[in-house]
Amino acid sequence: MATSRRIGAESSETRAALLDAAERLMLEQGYAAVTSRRVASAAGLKPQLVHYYFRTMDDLYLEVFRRRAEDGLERQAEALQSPQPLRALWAFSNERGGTALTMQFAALARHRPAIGAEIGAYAEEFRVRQLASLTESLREHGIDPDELPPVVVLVFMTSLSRMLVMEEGLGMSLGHAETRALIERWLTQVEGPPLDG
Amino acid sequence: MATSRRIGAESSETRAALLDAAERLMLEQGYAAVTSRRVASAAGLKPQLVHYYFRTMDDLYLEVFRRRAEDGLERQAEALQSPQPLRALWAFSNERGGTALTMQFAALARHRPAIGAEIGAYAEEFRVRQLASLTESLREHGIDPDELPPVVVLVFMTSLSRMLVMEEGLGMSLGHAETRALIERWLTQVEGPPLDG
DNA sequence: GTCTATACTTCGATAGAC
DNA sequence: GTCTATCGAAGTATAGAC
Repeated sequence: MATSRRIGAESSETRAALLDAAERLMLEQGYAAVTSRRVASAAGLKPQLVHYYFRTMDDLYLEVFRRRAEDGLERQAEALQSPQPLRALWAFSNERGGTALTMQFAALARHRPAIGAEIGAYAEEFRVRQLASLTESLREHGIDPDELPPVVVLVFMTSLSRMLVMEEGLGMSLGHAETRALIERWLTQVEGPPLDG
Repeated sequence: MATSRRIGAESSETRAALLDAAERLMLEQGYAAVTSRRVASAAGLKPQLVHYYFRTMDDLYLEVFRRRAEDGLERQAEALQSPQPLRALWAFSNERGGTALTMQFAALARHRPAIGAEIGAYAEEFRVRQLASLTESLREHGIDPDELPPVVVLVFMTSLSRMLVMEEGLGMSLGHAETRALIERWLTQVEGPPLDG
Protein backbone atom coordinates (compact mmCIF):
# COMPACT_ATOMS: atom_id res chain seq x y z
CA MET A 1 0.00 0.00 0.00
CA ALA A 2 1.01 3.57 -0.64
CA THR A 3 4.13 3.38 -2.75
CA SER A 4 5.66 6.18 -4.80
CA ARG A 5 3.42 5.64 -7.78
CA ARG A 6 2.36 8.53 -9.99
CA ILE A 7 -0.82 10.35 -9.12
CA GLY A 8 -3.44 12.19 -11.19
CA ALA A 9 -3.69 15.97 -11.37
CA GLU A 10 -5.81 17.70 -8.78
CA SER A 11 -7.57 19.74 -11.43
CA SER A 12 -8.79 16.67 -13.29
CA GLU A 13 -12.50 16.43 -13.94
CA THR A 14 -12.32 12.68 -13.53
CA ARG A 15 -10.93 13.19 -10.08
CA ALA A 16 -13.79 15.53 -9.16
CA ALA A 17 -16.30 13.02 -10.51
CA LEU A 18 -14.81 10.32 -8.29
CA LEU A 19 -15.00 12.58 -5.26
CA ASP A 20 -18.62 13.40 -6.03
CA ALA A 21 -19.49 9.75 -6.41
CA ALA A 22 -17.69 8.83 -3.20
CA GLU A 23 -19.47 11.52 -1.21
CA ARG A 24 -22.85 10.51 -2.58
CA LEU A 25 -22.23 6.86 -1.81
CA MET A 26 -21.08 7.63 1.69
CA LEU A 27 -24.15 9.74 2.33
CA GLU A 28 -26.67 7.33 0.87
CA GLN A 29 -25.19 3.98 1.75
CA GLY A 30 -22.62 4.54 4.47
CA TYR A 31 -18.86 4.57 4.44
CA ALA A 32 -18.54 0.85 3.89
CA ALA A 33 -20.17 1.30 0.49
CA VAL A 34 -17.26 3.48 -0.60
CA THR A 35 -15.16 0.83 -2.35
CA SER A 36 -13.01 1.43 -5.42
CA ARG A 37 -15.37 -0.64 -7.55
CA ARG A 38 -18.58 1.01 -6.46
CA VAL A 39 -17.21 4.54 -6.55
CA ALA A 40 -15.95 4.00 -10.06
CA SER A 41 -19.16 2.39 -11.16
CA ALA A 42 -21.23 5.26 -9.75
CA ALA A 43 -19.07 7.68 -11.71
CA GLY A 44 -19.17 5.55 -14.86
CA LEU A 45 -15.42 4.89 -14.71
CA LYS A 46 -13.00 2.01 -14.25
CA PRO A 47 -12.11 0.94 -10.67
CA GLN A 48 -8.39 1.36 -11.27
CA LEU A 49 -8.86 5.08 -11.79
CA VAL A 50 -9.69 5.47 -8.14
CA HIS A 51 -6.19 4.27 -7.31
CA TYR A 52 -4.65 6.48 -9.91
CA TYR A 53 -6.17 9.62 -8.41
CA PHE A 54 -6.01 8.50 -4.80
CA ARG A 55 -3.16 6.36 -3.62
CA THR A 56 -5.26 4.51 -1.10
CA MET A 57 -8.91 4.46 -0.13
CA ASP A 58 -7.99 6.42 2.98
CA ASP A 59 -6.72 9.22 0.78
CA LEU A 60 -10.04 9.25 -0.97
CA TYR A 61 -11.92 9.45 2.33
CA LEU A 62 -9.71 12.30 3.48
CA GLU A 63 -10.20 14.27 0.28
CA VAL A 64 -13.96 13.89 0.49
CA PHE A 65 -13.79 15.19 4.03
CA ARG A 66 -11.49 18.12 3.28
CA ARG A 67 -13.61 19.31 0.41
CA ARG A 68 -16.70 19.34 2.61
CA ALA A 69 -14.79 20.90 5.48
CA GLU A 70 -13.58 23.86 3.45
CA ASP A 71 -17.03 24.40 2.11
CA GLY A 72 -18.39 24.23 5.65
CA LEU A 73 -15.95 26.80 7.01
CA GLU A 74 -16.85 29.24 4.25
CA ARG A 75 -20.57 28.81 4.65
CA GLN A 76 -20.27 29.11 8.39
CA ALA A 77 -18.38 32.37 8.08
CA GLU A 78 -21.30 33.71 6.06
CA ALA A 79 -23.82 32.41 8.56
CA LEU A 80 -22.06 34.18 11.41
CA GLN A 81 -22.25 37.47 9.50
CA SER A 82 -26.01 37.19 9.46
CA PRO A 83 -28.09 39.62 11.57
CA GLN A 84 -29.29 36.57 13.54
CA PRO A 85 -26.17 34.47 13.99
CA LEU A 86 -27.74 32.09 16.51
CA ARG A 87 -30.58 31.28 14.18
CA ALA A 88 -28.16 30.94 11.30
CA LEU A 89 -26.06 28.53 13.34
CA TRP A 90 -29.07 26.49 14.33
CA ALA A 91 -30.23 26.24 10.72
CA PHE A 92 -26.74 25.39 9.55
CA SER A 93 -26.15 22.56 11.99
CA ASN A 94 -29.59 21.16 11.28
CA GLU A 95 -28.76 20.40 7.67
CA ARG A 96 -29.26 16.71 7.08
CA GLY A 97 -26.39 16.17 4.71
CA GLY A 98 -23.70 17.61 6.93
CA THR A 99 -24.78 15.64 9.97
CA ALA A 100 -25.16 12.37 8.10
CA LEU A 101 -21.69 12.72 6.64
CA THR A 102 -20.19 13.66 9.99
CA MET A 103 -21.70 10.56 11.56
CA GLN A 104 -20.23 8.37 8.87
CA PHE A 105 -16.81 9.89 9.33
CA ALA A 106 -17.04 9.51 13.09
CA ALA A 107 -17.87 5.84 12.67
CA LEU A 108 -15.14 5.41 10.10
CA ALA A 109 -12.62 7.02 12.41
CA ARG A 110 -12.83 3.96 14.65
CA HIS A 111 -10.57 1.96 12.44
CA ARG A 112 -8.75 4.76 10.66
CA PRO A 113 -6.89 6.77 13.30
CA ALA A 114 -5.45 9.17 10.72
CA ILE A 115 -8.95 10.09 9.62
CA GLY A 116 -10.14 10.51 13.18
CA ALA A 117 -7.31 12.90 13.95
CA GLU A 118 -8.06 15.05 10.91
CA ILE A 119 -11.77 15.21 11.65
CA GLY A 120 -11.18 16.08 15.28
CA ALA A 121 -8.74 18.85 14.43
CA TYR A 122 -11.11 20.31 11.88
CA ALA A 123 -14.13 20.19 14.15
CA GLU A 124 -12.21 21.86 16.95
CA GLU A 125 -11.07 24.63 14.60
CA PHE A 126 -14.64 24.97 13.42
CA ARG A 127 -15.76 25.44 17.00
CA VAL A 128 -13.03 27.98 17.77
CA ARG A 129 -14.22 30.17 14.94
CA GLN A 130 -17.85 29.84 15.90
CA LEU A 131 -16.99 30.72 19.45
CA ALA A 132 -15.36 34.03 18.61
CA SER A 133 -18.41 35.22 16.70
CA LEU A 134 -20.88 33.85 19.15
CA THR A 135 -19.23 35.33 22.21
CA GLU A 136 -19.62 38.79 20.82
CA SER A 137 -23.13 38.18 19.61
CA LEU A 138 -24.33 36.87 22.96
CA ARG A 139 -22.75 39.76 24.80
CA GLU A 140 -24.58 42.20 22.57
CA HIS A 141 -27.83 40.45 23.40
CA GLY A 142 -27.18 40.71 27.10
CA ILE A 143 -26.61 37.03 27.90
CA ASP A 144 -24.50 36.72 31.05
CA PRO A 145 -21.41 34.67 30.08
CA ASP A 146 -20.98 33.47 33.66
CA GLU A 147 -24.43 32.00 33.80
CA LEU A 148 -24.48 30.66 30.25
CA PRO A 149 -21.01 30.53 28.64
CA PRO A 150 -21.06 30.97 24.85
CA VAL A 151 -19.11 27.77 24.35
CA VAL A 152 -21.85 25.90 26.19
CA VAL A 153 -24.45 27.40 23.89
CA LEU A 154 -22.36 26.11 21.01
CA VAL A 155 -22.08 22.59 22.41
CA PHE A 156 -25.79 22.50 23.20
CA MET A 157 -26.86 23.67 19.77
CA THR A 158 -24.60 21.42 17.74
CA SER A 159 -25.20 18.38 19.93
CA LEU A 160 -28.95 18.75 19.81
CA SER A 161 -29.18 19.37 16.09
CA ARG A 162 -26.89 16.47 15.29
CA MET A 163 -28.72 14.01 17.48
CA LEU A 164 -32.15 15.13 16.35
CA VAL A 165 -31.19 14.69 12.73
CA MET A 166 -29.61 11.33 13.48
CA GLU A 167 -32.63 10.10 15.38
CA GLU A 168 -34.95 11.21 12.65
CA GLY A 169 -32.89 9.12 10.27
CA LEU A 170 -33.73 6.13 12.45
CA GLY A 171 -37.42 6.91 12.38
CA MET A 172 -37.53 8.39 15.88
CA SER A 173 -39.60 11.42 16.80
CA LEU A 174 -40.46 11.31 20.52
CA GLY A 175 -39.59 14.64 22.08
CA HIS A 176 -38.30 16.24 18.91
CA ALA A 177 -41.10 18.72 18.38
CA GLU A 178 -40.99 19.82 22.01
CA THR A 179 -37.22 20.24 21.90
CA ARG A 180 -37.32 22.25 18.72
CA ALA A 181 -40.08 24.39 20.15
CA LEU A 182 -38.03 25.15 23.24
CA ILE A 183 -34.99 26.10 21.17
CA GLU A 184 -37.20 28.26 19.01
CA ARG A 185 -38.54 30.03 22.08
CA TRP A 186 -35.05 30.66 23.35
CA LEU A 187 -33.87 31.95 19.97
CA THR A 188 -36.80 34.33 19.85
CA GLN A 189 -36.09 35.49 23.37
CA VAL A 190 -32.46 36.27 22.51
CA GLU A 191 -32.55 37.32 18.87
CA GLY A 192 -36.20 38.04 18.33
CA PRO A 193 -38.49 36.34 15.81
CA PRO A 194 -37.00 35.05 12.56
CA LEU A 195 -36.39 37.78 9.97
CA ASP A 196 -36.85 35.62 6.89
CA GLY A 197 -39.08 32.68 5.84
CA MET B 1 -28.35 -15.39 0.58
CA ALA B 2 -30.59 -16.57 3.39
CA THR B 3 -31.79 -19.97 2.29
CA SER B 4 -33.39 -22.62 4.46
CA ARG B 5 -30.11 -23.99 5.75
CA ARG B 6 -29.85 -25.44 9.23
CA ILE B 7 -28.92 -23.11 12.06
CA GLY B 8 -27.07 -23.59 15.35
CA ALA B 9 -28.75 -23.70 18.73
CA GLU B 10 -29.26 -20.42 20.55
CA SER B 11 -27.85 -21.86 23.76
CA SER B 12 -24.53 -22.78 22.15
CA GLU B 13 -21.41 -21.45 23.80
CA THR B 14 -19.78 -21.14 20.41
CA ARG B 15 -22.60 -18.84 19.38
CA ALA B 16 -22.11 -16.67 22.45
CA ALA B 17 -18.38 -16.48 21.77
CA LEU B 18 -19.07 -15.27 18.25
CA LEU B 19 -21.45 -12.61 19.54
CA ASP B 20 -18.85 -11.45 22.06
CA ALA B 21 -16.17 -11.25 19.41
CA ALA B 22 -18.46 -9.38 17.02
CA GLU B 23 -19.40 -6.83 19.66
CA ARG B 24 -15.81 -6.27 20.64
CA LEU B 25 -14.71 -5.84 17.04
CA MET B 26 -17.52 -3.42 16.33
CA LEU B 27 -16.63 -1.35 19.36
CA GLU B 28 -12.90 -1.29 18.77
CA GLN B 29 -12.67 -1.19 15.00
CA GLY B 30 -16.05 -0.17 13.68
CA TYR B 31 -18.84 -2.11 12.05
CA ALA B 32 -16.95 -2.66 8.82
CA ALA B 33 -14.45 -4.76 10.75
CA VAL B 34 -17.18 -7.24 11.61
CA THR B 35 -16.59 -9.78 8.84
CA SER B 36 -17.14 -13.49 9.15
CA ARG B 37 -13.42 -14.12 8.96
CA ARG B 38 -12.36 -11.58 11.52
CA VAL B 39 -15.12 -12.42 13.98
CA ALA B 40 -14.20 -16.09 13.79
CA SER B 41 -10.51 -15.35 14.14
CA ALA B 42 -11.11 -13.16 17.18
CA ALA B 43 -13.07 -16.00 18.75
CA GLY B 44 -10.50 -18.60 17.74
CA LEU B 45 -12.97 -20.35 15.45
CA LYS B 46 -13.45 -21.12 11.76
CA PRO B 47 -15.16 -18.49 9.59
CA GLN B 48 -17.83 -20.88 8.38
CA LEU B 49 -19.19 -21.19 11.89
CA VAL B 50 -20.41 -17.62 11.71
CA HIS B 51 -22.71 -18.64 8.89
CA TYR B 52 -23.81 -21.72 10.72
CA TYR B 53 -24.99 -19.77 13.74
CA PHE B 54 -26.14 -16.69 11.84
CA ARG B 55 -27.64 -17.09 8.42
CA THR B 56 -26.31 -13.77 7.21
CA MET B 57 -24.04 -11.08 8.58
CA ASP B 58 -27.12 -8.92 9.10
CA ASP B 59 -28.49 -11.54 11.45
CA LEU B 60 -25.29 -11.35 13.42
CA TYR B 61 -25.48 -7.56 13.64
CA LEU B 62 -29.06 -7.75 14.82
CA GLU B 63 -28.30 -10.30 17.49
CA VAL B 64 -25.43 -8.20 18.82
CA PHE B 65 -27.78 -5.27 19.00
CA ARG B 66 -30.64 -7.14 20.66
CA ARG B 67 -28.42 -8.56 23.34
CA ARG B 68 -27.13 -5.12 24.23
CA ALA B 69 -30.59 -3.62 24.01
CA GLU B 70 -32.09 -6.04 26.50
CA ASP B 71 -29.24 -5.45 28.86
CA GLY B 72 -29.71 -1.71 28.45
CA LEU B 73 -33.40 -1.82 29.25
CA GLU B 74 -32.76 -3.78 32.41
CA ARG B 75 -29.98 -1.56 33.62
CA GLN B 76 -32.01 1.52 32.85
CA ALA B 77 -34.91 0.23 34.89
CA GLU B 78 -32.55 -0.07 37.83
CA ALA B 79 -31.13 3.41 37.23
CA LEU B 80 -34.57 4.94 37.28
CA GLN B 81 -35.26 3.34 40.66
CA SER B 82 -32.31 5.19 42.12
CA PRO B 83 -32.92 8.02 44.63
CA GLN B 84 -31.37 10.38 42.05
CA PRO B 85 -32.83 9.23 38.75
CA LEU B 86 -31.58 12.25 36.81
CA ARG B 87 -28.03 11.69 37.93
CA ALA B 88 -28.37 7.99 37.23
CA LEU B 89 -29.61 8.74 33.74
CA TRP B 90 -26.79 11.14 33.07
CA ALA B 91 -24.21 8.62 34.26
CA PHE B 92 -25.85 5.86 32.26
CA SER B 93 -25.93 7.73 28.97
CA ASN B 94 -22.35 8.89 29.47
CA GLU B 95 -20.98 5.38 29.30
CA ARG B 96 -18.50 5.19 26.49
CA GLY B 97 -19.28 1.71 25.31
CA GLY B 98 -22.97 2.24 24.82
CA THR B 99 -22.53 5.44 22.86
CA ALA B 100 -19.76 4.09 20.66
CA LEU B 101 -21.85 1.05 19.78
CA THR B 102 -24.93 3.15 19.12
CA MET B 103 -22.95 5.34 16.73
CA GLN B 104 -21.72 2.33 14.86
CA PHE B 105 -25.23 0.94 14.55
CA ALA B 106 -26.56 4.30 13.41
CA ALA B 107 -23.91 4.46 10.72
CA LEU B 108 -24.55 0.86 9.75
CA ALA B 109 -28.27 1.54 9.46
CA ARG B 110 -27.55 3.66 6.40
CA HIS B 111 -27.22 0.66 4.19
CA ARG B 112 -29.18 -1.86 6.21
CA PRO B 113 -32.76 -0.62 6.45
CA ALA B 114 -33.86 -3.61 8.50
CA ILE B 115 -31.27 -2.79 11.12
CA GLY B 116 -32.19 0.88 11.15
CA ALA B 117 -35.83 0.05 11.77
CA GLU B 118 -35.00 -2.22 14.69
CA ILE B 119 -32.67 0.29 16.32
CA GLY B 120 -35.16 3.10 15.90
CA ALA B 121 -37.99 1.09 17.42
CA TYR B 122 -35.85 0.05 20.35
CA ALA B 123 -34.57 3.55 21.05
CA GLU B 124 -38.07 4.96 20.95
CA GLU B 125 -39.27 2.30 23.39
CA PHE B 126 -36.28 3.09 25.56
CA ARG B 127 -37.28 6.73 25.62
CA VAL B 128 -40.91 5.98 26.39
CA ARG B 129 -39.91 4.08 29.51
CA GLN B 130 -37.48 6.76 30.59
CA LEU B 131 -40.13 9.37 30.11
CA ALA B 132 -42.63 7.75 32.42
CA SER B 133 -40.15 7.63 35.29
CA LEU B 134 -38.70 11.02 34.62
CA THR B 135 -42.04 12.80 34.42
CA GLU B 136 -42.89 11.71 37.92
CA SER B 137 -39.45 12.47 39.25
CA LEU B 138 -39.37 15.99 37.85
CA ARG B 139 -42.83 16.74 39.18
CA GLU B 140 -41.73 15.69 42.63
CA HIS B 141 -38.82 18.07 42.37
CA GLY B 142 -41.07 20.94 41.42
CA ILE B 143 -39.98 21.40 37.80
CA ASP B 144 -42.80 23.06 35.84
CA PRO B 145 -43.59 20.70 32.93
CA ASP B 146 -44.90 23.59 30.83
CA GLU B 147 -41.67 25.48 31.08
CA LEU B 148 -39.38 22.47 30.82
CA PRO B 149 -41.15 19.35 29.54
CA PRO B 150 -39.65 16.08 30.85
CA VAL B 151 -39.25 14.74 27.34
CA VAL B 152 -37.10 17.74 26.51
CA VAL B 153 -34.90 17.04 29.53
CA LEU B 154 -34.52 13.54 28.17
CA VAL B 155 -33.58 14.67 24.68
CA PHE B 156 -31.13 17.21 26.07
CA MET B 157 -29.40 14.78 28.37
CA THR B 158 -29.05 11.93 25.91
CA SER B 159 -28.03 14.20 23.03
CA LEU B 160 -25.40 15.97 25.06
CA SER B 161 -23.89 12.86 26.58
CA ARG B 162 -23.76 11.06 23.26
CA MET B 163 -22.14 13.93 21.43
CA LEU B 164 -19.66 14.68 24.20
CA VAL B 165 -18.54 11.08 24.26
CA MET B 166 -18.34 10.98 20.48
CA GLU B 167 -16.34 14.19 20.30
CA GLU B 168 -13.96 12.98 22.96
CA GLY B 169 -13.37 9.95 20.82
CA LEU B 170 -12.21 12.31 18.08
CA GLY B 171 -9.86 14.10 20.42
CA MET B 172 -12.07 17.15 20.88
CA SER B 173 -12.49 18.93 24.19
CA LEU B 174 -13.45 22.56 23.59
CA GLY B 175 -16.48 23.41 25.70
CA HIS B 176 -16.81 19.98 27.26
CA ALA B 177 -15.76 20.90 30.78
CA GLU B 178 -18.02 23.95 30.80
CA THR B 179 -20.96 21.94 29.50
CA ARG B 180 -20.49 19.19 32.04
CA ALA B 181 -20.17 21.79 34.78
CA LEU B 182 -23.44 23.40 33.77
CA ILE B 183 -25.25 20.07 33.73
CA GLU B 184 -23.75 19.27 37.12
CA ARG B 185 -25.01 22.56 38.47
CA TRP B 186 -28.47 21.87 37.17
CA LEU B 187 -28.50 18.34 38.57
CA THR B 188 -27.50 19.67 41.97
CA GLN B 189 -30.17 22.32 41.80
CA VAL B 190 -32.86 19.73 41.05
CA GLU B 191 -31.72 16.62 42.87
CA GLY B 192 -29.13 17.96 45.26
CA PRO B 193 -25.46 16.99 45.41
CA PRO B 194 -24.46 13.45 44.41
CA LEU B 195 -25.13 10.89 47.13
CA ASP B 196 -22.33 8.49 46.20
CA GLY B 197 -18.77 8.81 44.91
C1' DG C 1 -0.77 13.15 -17.77
C1' DT C 2 -4.27 9.44 -18.30
C1' DC C 3 -5.97 5.02 -18.16
C1' DT C 4 -5.89 -0.49 -18.51
C1' DA C 5 -4.36 -5.31 -17.67
C1' DT C 6 -3.61 -7.94 -14.05
C1' DA C 7 -2.21 -9.93 -9.26
C1' DC C 8 -3.45 -11.17 -5.11
C1' DT C 9 -6.42 -10.93 -0.81
C1' DT C 10 -10.60 -11.14 1.61
C1' DC C 11 -15.51 -11.55 1.50
C1' DG C 12 -20.19 -13.91 2.19
C1' DA C 13 -22.39 -18.03 1.58
C1' DT C 14 -23.51 -23.00 0.59
C1' DA C 15 -23.22 -27.96 0.33
C1' DG C 16 -21.99 -31.73 2.49
C1' DA C 17 -18.98 -34.53 6.01
C1' DC C 18 -19.01 -35.96 10.73
C1' DG D 1 -26.49 -30.79 16.39
C1' DT D 2 -21.80 -29.28 14.96
C1' DC D 3 -18.27 -28.12 11.96
C1' DT D 4 -15.23 -28.19 7.31
C1' DA D 5 -14.15 -28.02 2.25
C1' DT D 6 -14.87 -25.07 -1.26
C1' DC D 7 -16.82 -21.50 -4.63
C1' DG D 8 -17.65 -17.30 -6.96
C1' DA D 9 -17.83 -12.45 -6.20
C1' DA D 10 -15.80 -8.28 -4.58
C1' DG D 11 -11.97 -5.89 -2.40
C1' DT D 12 -7.30 -3.07 -2.70
C1' DA D 13 -3.42 -2.07 -5.10
C1' DT D 14 0.49 -2.13 -8.67
C1' DA D 15 3.00 -2.23 -12.99
C1' DG D 16 2.98 -0.84 -17.33
C1' DA D 17 0.64 0.68 -22.00
C1' DC D 18 -0.83 4.75 -24.31
